[in-house]
Amino acid sequence: MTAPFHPDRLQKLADLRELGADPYPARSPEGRELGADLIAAFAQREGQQVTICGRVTGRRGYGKLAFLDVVDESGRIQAVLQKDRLSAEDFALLKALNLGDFVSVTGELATTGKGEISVFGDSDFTILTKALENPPEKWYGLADAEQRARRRYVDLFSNEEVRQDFLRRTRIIQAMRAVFLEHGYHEVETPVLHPIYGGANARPFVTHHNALDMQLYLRIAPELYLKRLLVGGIERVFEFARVFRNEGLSPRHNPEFTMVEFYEAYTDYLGMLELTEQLVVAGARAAGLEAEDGTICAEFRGQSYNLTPPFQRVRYADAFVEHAGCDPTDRAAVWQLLAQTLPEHPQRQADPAQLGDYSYWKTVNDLFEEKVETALPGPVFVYDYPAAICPLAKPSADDPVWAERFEFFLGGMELANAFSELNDPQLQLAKFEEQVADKDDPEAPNEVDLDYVRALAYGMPPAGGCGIGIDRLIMVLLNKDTIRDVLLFPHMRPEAGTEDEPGDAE
RNA sequence: GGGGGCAUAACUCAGUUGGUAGAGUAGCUGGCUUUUAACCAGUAGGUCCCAGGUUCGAGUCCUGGUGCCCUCACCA
Repeated sequence: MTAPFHPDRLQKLADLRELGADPYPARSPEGRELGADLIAAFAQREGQQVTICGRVTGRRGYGKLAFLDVVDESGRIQAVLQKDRLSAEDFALLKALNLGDFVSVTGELATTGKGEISVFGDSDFTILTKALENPPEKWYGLADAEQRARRRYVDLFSNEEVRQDFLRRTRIIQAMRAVFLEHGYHEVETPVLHPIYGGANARPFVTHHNALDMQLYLRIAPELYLKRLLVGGIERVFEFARVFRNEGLSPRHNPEFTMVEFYEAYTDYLGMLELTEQLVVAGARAAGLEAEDGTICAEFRGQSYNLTPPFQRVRYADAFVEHAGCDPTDRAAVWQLLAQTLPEHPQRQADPAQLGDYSYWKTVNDLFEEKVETALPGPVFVYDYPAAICPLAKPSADDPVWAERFEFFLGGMELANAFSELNDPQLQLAKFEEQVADKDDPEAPNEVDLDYVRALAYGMPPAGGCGIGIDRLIMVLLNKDTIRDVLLFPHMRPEAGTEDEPGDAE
């Protein structure tokens, strides 16, 4: 990568210093206001002295007059600099100004001959930061998807819509946080470095602590720590947790992503279902998806999704019967379906009557994902999952084949997963041991988290818990086809020509 | 990891059958006191992703590599 200092701009930088101006002053003028606020309040503010600060993104110059487009976080406002209104020193700075520089302008708020609200600089014009790299093309901006992600800072300042979408993301998360706080939840932080990984099925990133000489894993889920807090008597907890899964990348997968997990004592999965619905609706409202008549609608990948509550609810077994065409407990019928639907499935040749519960129901779930999930555009809550594939969920008291668990589907993606949390320490231990013994599953936990079992042995109150995939939810709410467009800095391989130091053995 | 596509100036993009590397914007110089992608004149700017090969000659054809995109697999 060549040095990103444009020679012409280095000259302008020297010119600025020649004029006695600091190209990187520490302080900006006081009393700075946002352009959008000034435009909104123009009727009351016309003729007043105001100060704006921002990046110069456009310039139309006339020798003794210049129009500047000044962009701040609120948007664009025009500054007008005229030779006969400014001091000679300030006007001379225009010669050293380039697009991309930050400036402040103090002067009269008024309209131009064409009627545009502008700040007519008179008492001050200052270059606040000299840019040494050219901004992108003014009309098309930065268009290359790779460069937009690698240089998000450029993408953000050169494309108003991109910046607005990322600000919407933070508003969505704030709205969800507000829902938790209204319900008496406490926001907590739990470890990212885990000696034993668990709480989900996924391959972890492995790291190493030098001083302790121990292997650690980046968390794949915060679940087991959050539930320890229920044992400790913190009855409502949530964490917006960055988690890490060592798997492939795709338009829906980034190695690190954000989920919110939340746990509440003295409720169950149906309580979590109600809260999840509220959270999704609050996020959708924050994204501006609510119409005047109160209906909420998201457009995603060319499809329209009605997010006006209540969302559809359907039992797992009922959905299976409806979309797969057979009773999921009918092993012979399920295997017939397997032969038709997934002939390459590894359990295809097994005798279903002899199969253990876990292997059988995992196969049922493979069919569910193939036949049922694809038929559920959502928003929909699917509830009462097979207990055998739910190691952390409480089995139903009525029929232990099923567990008190739901998943939430929207836009063809699984966005949330919730249970009545399993708090029987003996049953939990047995399920953990069964998982660890399953050497065929590369994503099974490496060892039993005995400390978690011990925590349960002290007693965890009955509780509901849920995890929501924040990035995917935001994809739907902001109509972004790829997860990269909702992550400020999605994972990228090293840029060509910037990596491999000599001596790196392969 | 498999299959397909793309890579040319700071940015957006052209580049004919294999025959001297192009435009617009941004930049630089000059002009211009009401513009909205301002305008006019002039000017500079390139490891055509990287490494090989074919050829008198490669941005163009071939092989390998790298990055990105799409897709499949795994997963949320």
